[in-house]
Amino acid sequence: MSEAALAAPMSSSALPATPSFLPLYQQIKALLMRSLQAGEWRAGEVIPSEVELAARFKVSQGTVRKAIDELATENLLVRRQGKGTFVATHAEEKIQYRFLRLTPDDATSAGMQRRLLDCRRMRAPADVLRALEMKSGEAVVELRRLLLAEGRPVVLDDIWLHGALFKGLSAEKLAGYRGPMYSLFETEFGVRMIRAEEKIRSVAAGADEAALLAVPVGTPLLSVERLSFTYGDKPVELRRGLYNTAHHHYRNVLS
Amino acid sequence: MSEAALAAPMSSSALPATPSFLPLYQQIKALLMRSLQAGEWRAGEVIPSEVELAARFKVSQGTVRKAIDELATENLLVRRQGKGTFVATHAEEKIQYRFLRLTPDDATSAGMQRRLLDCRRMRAPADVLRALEMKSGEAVVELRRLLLAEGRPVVLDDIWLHGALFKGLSAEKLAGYRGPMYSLFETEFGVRMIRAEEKIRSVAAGADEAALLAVPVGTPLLSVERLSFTYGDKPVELRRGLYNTAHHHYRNVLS
DNA sequence: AAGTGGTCTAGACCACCTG
DNA sequence: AGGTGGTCTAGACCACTTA
Repeated sequence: MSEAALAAPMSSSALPATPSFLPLYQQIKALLMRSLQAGEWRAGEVIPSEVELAARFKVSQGTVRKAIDELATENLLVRRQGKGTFVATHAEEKIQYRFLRLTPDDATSAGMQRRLLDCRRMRAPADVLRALEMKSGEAVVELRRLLLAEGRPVVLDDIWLHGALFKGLSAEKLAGYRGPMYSLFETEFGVRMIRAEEKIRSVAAGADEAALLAVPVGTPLLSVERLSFTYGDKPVELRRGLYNTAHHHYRNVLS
Repeated sequence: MSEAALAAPMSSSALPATPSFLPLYQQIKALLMRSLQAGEWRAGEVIPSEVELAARFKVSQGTVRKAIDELATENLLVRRQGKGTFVATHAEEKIQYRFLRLTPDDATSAGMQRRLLDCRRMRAPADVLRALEMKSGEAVVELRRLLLAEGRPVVLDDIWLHGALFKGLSAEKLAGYRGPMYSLFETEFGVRMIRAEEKIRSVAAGADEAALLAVPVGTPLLSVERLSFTYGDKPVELRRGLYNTAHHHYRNVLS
């Protein structure tokens, strides 16, 4: 297909009209992303091999490879030599709590326990509505939960989920699930969090929060507001966390 | 050089004995990194073209390209189509304050003013010594400064610099310099910060800090401890910042 | 042995920048 | 026009995994 493709990349047959005039590998990347979004392959599954994809898209293996490279560095895919390329998942034992940057000061590290405090369906408050880009009147699922380290509460999370995408989410379902919440979201609702933005500030504990975190009122807490996105940069979760940083810290790497 | 290289990559002539048995492009990458560290090309300068490097190292352009790709994604190099590949610098107008993640809540954004409060040379305190991997008794330069947004103090930084690397750093030199501190470090001392780790917690303002930041004692502040590294993962700067997050927040992106 | 991703090459052409 | 990085191809071989 060389000459045709070079003259007018992605021109006539074989491929749907993506924006075009993008580099070939970008178009392949977009097509792969679309397949991921459409659920053609599920979280944790293998995707077709590079040569197979090259044949499907009628391009060389190197071009497919470059597309997959980018998706891998964006953590949408995971390469495993000799085995294949897999759809990234939050369920991986090793990479659990991918989005939680809180670390114990002395790296005893023993994982955290969860305690669900509240779970209800409701009309979205105005600010949540705006953050999740929802239409006025639409429903959200509201959660409140604690994370505990060695029995002591460290994180208080208030969570709002796009209602339409999380139909049937209940306290029972959450309680009966081992492993990270984002993993449940993948398997039960087919919603995969691929990116998030956090805004962090320092605040004083109010009465409620102080009681739940077992600290005096006015204790300085880390306020972490997280907006999480699925495919297509669609925001689907807003989370307001209060972290007790007496024996933990939020770690970050700059480069 | 094809057959020889394939049989025993980086074998005899032309190339110093790097670890070897690493992929060729990783060896090239290491060599480029060494040249950067040695100061063969300075911050902001062009490095030789891909074809030239390919000739020097006796490998194909594609291999050099892959090495440069990695260095570019690690922000050590910057590619500019048609012009060449450049050594990354903190002086770039656009990418100024690369390591400062503080953002105004309403994106008025006007850059921040600096005010140097203190600058002295001293024996390193124990914790600073340990963080900078220095020998007991070695000297550090200690700085204290404020960052102000629209005239109001927002950040109070205490900074310790590896003394041996920053000989001759003085209050005058700092005061008379426009542009980010890290840029001065590059041009005056040849020390380039390429990576940093931050530990963030929430603390209450003490008496001194409250006065300097013009907030009541006990105000919740963001404590940001940053350890910055040059080439070879050598730590050269420790920084303890206190951020007033009343009208600013620390932003972070997770992926 | 066969299949997968990973490395390396050589050569073509494109897009951008500078003299 | 000539140089630079950017894209794409085709084919060879390596390293790892599974059966």
